[in-house]
Amino acid sequence: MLDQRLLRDNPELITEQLGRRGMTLDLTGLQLIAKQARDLEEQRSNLQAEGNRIGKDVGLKIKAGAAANGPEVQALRDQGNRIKQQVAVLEEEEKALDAKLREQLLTLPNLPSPEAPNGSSETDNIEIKRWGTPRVEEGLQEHWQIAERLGLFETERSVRIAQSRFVTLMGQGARLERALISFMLDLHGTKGYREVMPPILVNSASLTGSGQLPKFAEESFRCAEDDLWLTPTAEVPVTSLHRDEVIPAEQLPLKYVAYTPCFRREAGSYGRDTRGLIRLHQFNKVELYWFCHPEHSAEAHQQITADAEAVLEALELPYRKIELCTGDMGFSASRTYDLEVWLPGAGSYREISSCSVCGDFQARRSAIRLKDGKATQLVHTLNGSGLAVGRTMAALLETGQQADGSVQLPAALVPYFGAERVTTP
RNA sequence: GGAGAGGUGGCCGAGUGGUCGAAGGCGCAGCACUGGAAAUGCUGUAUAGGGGCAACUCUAUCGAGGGUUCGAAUCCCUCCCUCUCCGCCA
Repeated sequence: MLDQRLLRDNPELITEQLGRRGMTLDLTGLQLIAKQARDLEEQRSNLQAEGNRIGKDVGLKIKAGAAANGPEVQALRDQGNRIKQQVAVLEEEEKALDAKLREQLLTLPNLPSPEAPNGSSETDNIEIKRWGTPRVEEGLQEHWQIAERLGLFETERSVRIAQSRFVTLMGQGARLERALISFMLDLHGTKGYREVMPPILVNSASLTGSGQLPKFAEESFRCAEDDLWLTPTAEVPVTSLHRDEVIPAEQLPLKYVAYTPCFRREAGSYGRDTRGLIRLHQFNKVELYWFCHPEHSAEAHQQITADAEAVLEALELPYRKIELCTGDMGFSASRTYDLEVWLPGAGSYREISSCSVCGDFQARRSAIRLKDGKATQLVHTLNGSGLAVGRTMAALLETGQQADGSVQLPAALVPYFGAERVTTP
């Protein structure tokens, strides 16, 4: 959420910066609401002050010996009642305006960082670097072909269990997924991340706090009777881990790594990535998350991205790092790097991690502050996938595929998987 | 699911209608004392919003929401959460 003071003092900045995201908006209506709400607050609080004075007077008069039912006290009572009625009216208007203001502010995305490159779509993203040598050969198979041959997961039977876009990992596939999760958690653990296993059903306040609600309700699965939703990403519960808290500055940064299943409706992606592990309603992800001091968030963004890159490098998976342009960034982000892994079978780079700094955007929605000596201020939050597990498996299968049909695994994974290769069962 | 107890400031804990944002203690910070420290003493120490250059000031907040009252931490209603016991369950 954007700062209401910014709306008041510098609305041009908002229109200008959100313009970089390709939005054209007219804030005059919103500004008017903000001004009215402020005026009402002033009137109301002045009236309340008067009411408080009267209340005290009554007490004092009675204590001084005035009859509790005498005319003097009765006059004050009447006056108090009149004020009470006026306050009630103002309060109602004020509440309505505040709700409207908040509701509208919640739909505005974060302002892009000055560093974020301008652009309107993914074609304007900027490649920052490439790591590793992509495997390019004729006749390489895609991961779902390999997986089918090796019996790593069931797709058709998963439709029986649930729906399309679900898989059931089987045998070495299930084991590999588990190995990857443990490997990633351990790796990040050595870098000062504290492991978290949060609830994966979250309430509306949590989704609002990280920015998924109110705008993206159609992307999440909901348990309607309980005000609970299936998390689309661990970012949601981890943000709310510290919702409504004031964190002592010396405890920052707080660095968390969370493994969770993630659930997404993938509305509007009919026919895209229908085979394999790339786009599922349920997938596993290891997520990195930082709460940090505003002064350090820029360097933290470099660090969290480097921590995600380290996973790809340890797994010997060639990738490229791109910076998203303003038109392609997510709702809560002010600046984002995507990591794209090379899929030799598909012959293309594919997003496997997205590392964003959100500034105080989520912190304001979630009321997460820091206390530095006397002053409290909003913290900055960052998140990054470290990594999307299913896509990592896809990359490993395509990268390690051998002429004999087996899949060679990177050395780092062997102790976790318990074998050097995935083979025909 | 049934029965009971309870939710007050960073923490503990007092407060059952009147100047209570809230005694006292702990913790923390500053100052004094000291060669330095401990101990001791003094002072300060919540959050959000509004006004003011500032000193400061106004409003709200004692789990949440509503009600009674001139006035609510205190009385009434609804909800949420925590704890204990019983049942059930992985």
